[in-house]
Amino acid sequence: MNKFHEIFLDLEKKILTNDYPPQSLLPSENQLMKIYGVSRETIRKALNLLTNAGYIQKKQGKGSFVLDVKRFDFPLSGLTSFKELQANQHISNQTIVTTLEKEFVTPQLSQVSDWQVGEEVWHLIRQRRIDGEVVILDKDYLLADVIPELPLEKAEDSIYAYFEDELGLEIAYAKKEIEVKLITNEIQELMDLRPEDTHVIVVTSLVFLEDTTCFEYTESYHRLDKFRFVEFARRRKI
Amino acid sequence: MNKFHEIFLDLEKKILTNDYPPQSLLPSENQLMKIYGVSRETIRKALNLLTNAGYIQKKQGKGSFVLDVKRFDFPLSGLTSFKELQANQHISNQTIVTTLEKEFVTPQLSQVSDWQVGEEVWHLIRQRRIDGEVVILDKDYLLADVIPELPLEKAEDSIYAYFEDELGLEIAYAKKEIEVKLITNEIQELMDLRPEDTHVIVVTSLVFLEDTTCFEYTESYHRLDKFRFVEFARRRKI
DNA sequence: GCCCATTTGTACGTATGTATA
DNA sequence: CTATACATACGTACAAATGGG
Repeated sequence: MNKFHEIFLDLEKKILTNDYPPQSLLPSENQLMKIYGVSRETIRKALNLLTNAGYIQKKQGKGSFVLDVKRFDFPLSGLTSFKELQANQHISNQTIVTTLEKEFVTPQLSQVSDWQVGEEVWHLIRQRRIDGEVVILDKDYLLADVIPELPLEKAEDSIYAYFEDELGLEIAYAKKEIEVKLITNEIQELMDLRPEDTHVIVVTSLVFLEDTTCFEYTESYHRLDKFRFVEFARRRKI
Repeated sequence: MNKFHEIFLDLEKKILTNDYPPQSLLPSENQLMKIYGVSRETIRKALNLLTNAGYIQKKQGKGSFVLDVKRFDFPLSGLTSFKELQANQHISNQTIVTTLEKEFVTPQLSQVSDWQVGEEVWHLIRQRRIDGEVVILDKDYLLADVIPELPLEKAEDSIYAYFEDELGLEIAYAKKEIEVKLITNEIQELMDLRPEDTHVIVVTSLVFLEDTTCFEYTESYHRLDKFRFVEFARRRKI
C-alpha cells in the first residue's frame, strides 16, 4: 500500500482510539515527517484524506484540530453499501434474494441507465430484514457483460465484496438521488409496510467503474420510519 | 486567487461549454503544464478538484476522461444553500421571514448543538415559496456571538452571502442528516401541505467555521413531493 | 510476447508566502 | 518582531499502467 494511505490509516486509528482526542492538535506536519520518516508532501496527502473524511480541520498557522467523530456515527455517504453499513452497526439483519435472473434491457431501463436496449443484465431483488422486518428493498440491474456470473450466495452476501475482491472490478464513483414516491403494488407485496404507509423513500444509484462504464443501476426502497441519511460535507469555495 | 484554483475554474468552464466534451480526454498533464505555464503539481491539484466535483475520471496510463455532467443537474450536495440552489435553476421563488428574534439556548437545543444553555442565538424561520406554494420551511438558530447583527433584508436574501462576504466568516464544513418525521401543528400552519400529507422530510444541519466552532443549527422541512437530493460520490477505498 | 513512448501515481527536496501566537 | 505552522509552487526522479509497433 501507499505510504500516505498507511499514514492515513494509522492516524485514523489513533483518532478513533483517542490517542488524539477531539479538540486536540495533531503533531505538526514537520513533526509527522520525523515520526513517519517521510517527506512533507506524503504527510499532507494523508492529512488531506483525514480532512475529506471529516476527521480533522486544518488551520494555517495553527495546526490540525481533531474533530468529534462520535456524533457522526452512520456514514452512509461516500458509496457505502448496505452490507458494509451493517458491519459498523450492531443490528440483527438478514438478506433474502427474491429474484435473480438474466433479462434484457428494456427501453425504460435504457433511458435511465444509458445501456443499449437488448443488452443482457442481471436482475436482482433483495429484501433487507432488520430486526425481522423487511424495511429496505433493493432492486439491482447489473450489466452481464461486466458481471458474467452472479452466484446466489454472493447475492445474499455483499455483491460489492464479490465484485472488488473476486472479480477485480474497480468501482470508481456513483450518482445517487433520493426521492419520495407512492407505494406500488410490487413494493407493497415485498416489504413489511405499516397500514399508514403511503410513501417510500427511493434511493436511485448509477454506479460506474474506473473506465467510466456504468455497470449497475439500483433502486433502493426504504420505509419512511427506518430511513436515515447522514453526510459530512465540506464547503466548496465559490 | 491560487493558480490551481484558476486553472480548475478554466477547465470547468471549458467542460461546461463543451470545449472538452464528455467521453473525450483532457490534454495530458504535461500538455496542460505548457498550456498554463505552471508545474505539474499545480496541474494535478486542479485536476483533483475536477475529480472530486465529478467532472473527470483519471486513469493511469491513459489520461483524464471528461464525464457527462448534464445528467447531474441538481448539485444539492456539498453544503449548497437554498439561495445558491435557485441561481442554477429557473424556478420562480420567494422567501418570507416569519420569525426573526434573539432567544436563549434551551436545554433541548443545547443537546443537539453543543451550545451552552443560556447563550444568545438568533431564531430565524423562513418560508420558501416555489411557484407560489410554501414547500420548504427553514428553521435556523445562529450563534449571536458570531453573528452580532442579522438584518431582515439579509435574512430574506442569502444569509450565507452575508456571513461570508460581509462578516468575513469562513464556513468550513457541516454535518447533515436526512429523516422523515410526522407533521407537527407548527409545520402544518406554516407550510402549504396537501390533505394527504402526514409526513415531511427534515434535513438537520450543524454548520461549522474554520476554527471548528458551530455557529448554525438548521432544520429544513420539505414537502415529500417537492424533495429531491442528488449526490456525486466517489468510492472510498477500504 | 516484448520493447518503448506516453500518461498518471508516488515520493522527495526546496523555496517562498501567509496566518498565528 | 520572531518562531512556528500550514499553503502554494517549482523541480526532479522513479514506479506503474496503457497502447502501439
